Amino acid sequence: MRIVFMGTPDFSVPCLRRLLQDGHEVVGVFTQPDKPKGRGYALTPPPVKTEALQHGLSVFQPKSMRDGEALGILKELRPDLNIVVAYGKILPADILNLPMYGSVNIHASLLPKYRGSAPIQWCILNGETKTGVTSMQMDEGVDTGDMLLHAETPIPIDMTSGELHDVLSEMGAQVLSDTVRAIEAGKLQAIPQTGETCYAPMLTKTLCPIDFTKSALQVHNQVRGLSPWPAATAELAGKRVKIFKTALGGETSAAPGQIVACSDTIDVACGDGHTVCISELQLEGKKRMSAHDFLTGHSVTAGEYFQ
RNA sequence: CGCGGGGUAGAGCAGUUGGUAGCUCGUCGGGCUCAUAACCCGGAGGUCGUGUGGUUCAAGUCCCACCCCCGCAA
Repeated sequence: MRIVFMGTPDFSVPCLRRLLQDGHEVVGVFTQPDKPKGRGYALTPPPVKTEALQHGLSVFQPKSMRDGEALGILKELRPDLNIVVAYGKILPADILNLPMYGSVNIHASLLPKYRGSAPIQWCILNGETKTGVTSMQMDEGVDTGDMLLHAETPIPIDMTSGELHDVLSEMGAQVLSDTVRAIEAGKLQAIPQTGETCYAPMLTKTLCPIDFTKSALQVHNQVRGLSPWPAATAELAGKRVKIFKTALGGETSAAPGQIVACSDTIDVACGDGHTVCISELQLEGKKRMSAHDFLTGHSVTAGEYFQ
C-alpha cells in the first residue's frame, strides 16, 4: 500500500514508525514548515520531519494545502491512502479524496466527544475517567468523519496530560496499524458519528492561573490537565510559580489559597474546604523541582497565601 | 542579533562596600526515646560553569569570551 503520511508533533511519531514497521510504502511525508521556536527564535523542525528524515523519506512542508501546489505533489506521489495524525492543517476535499482509499485520521479521543486540537488535555481538565483513540474516514469537517476503529483506556485520578499523551500516542499507532490492515482486507465498516459531541480547542495561557476558590478537585484537574504544558500557575510572594503535580488532600478550615502545611508537600486550601498537595513545581527562572527540594532552599511557612 | 533570570558541597539556596566560603535537607558516626520522618552532639563533602583570560596586593564577589539551564514571548 502506497501511503502518504501527514503529521507534525511528537504524538504523530509512533504512528509513522508503526507504518514503516508494518512494511507499508510511505511515499511521502507532509509536515508543518520549520518554525522559529524557543529562545532566540531558532528555526526548529517538527518531530515528524526529524523522524522521517532519519528513515530517508521524502518530506514536504507546504505553507498551504489549498493553493494547488500540494495537490500537484500528492498526485505525483500516487498514494493509495493518506494517513493524517495531528497534522495541524485543515485539508480540502480534493486532497482528502485523491487516494483510492481516501484519507484516514487518528484522533486522541473517543469520538464524537472532544473533537479538535487538544482532546487529551481537555479530557483531564474536565475530569473524565476514560478516553481513547479513534480512527476515522476523513471528511471536510474537523474530526467529523465516519468512525472506523477505536480503543479505550481509563484515566487514573493522578495522571497528567503528558503521561496520557504518551499512552494515547502508542495506542494510536496500534489503532492505525489495525485500521490499515482492515482497509486492505476490505472488511471495515464506517460508522457515522452520532450522540453527544463536544469540542476541545487549543490551550491558551488564560487557562493557567489557578483560582483557589474552586474545589480541590477542580484545581487538581487543572494542574494535571495543563501539565507539563503550558502548566497551571499561581503566585507566591510576588513570583510566578508553575505547578506540575498535585494530589488531593484532606479537609481544612483555612481560607482558599492559604498554605496549611509545608513539610514534604505544599498543601494549599481550596474553596471546598479540601486541600491540594503540591509535589512538583517551578519558580520562574528556576528549574522544575520537587516540593521537598523547593522547601529546602526557600522559606515557605504555613499561613502564607498563594494568589 | 526578541526580552529577562541563573550556573557556589549529593539536593535546594545565601554570600553584604572584592580579603581564599556559609545555611537547610540529605549522608556518615554517636546519643536520647517504647518508637520515629522528631530531638541532641559530632564528622565527611566545594580548585565557587569553562577559559592555566583581564583588572587588583587580593575575586565566588568587578570586566571580557565561551558553554549549559530556566522564565517570558512566539
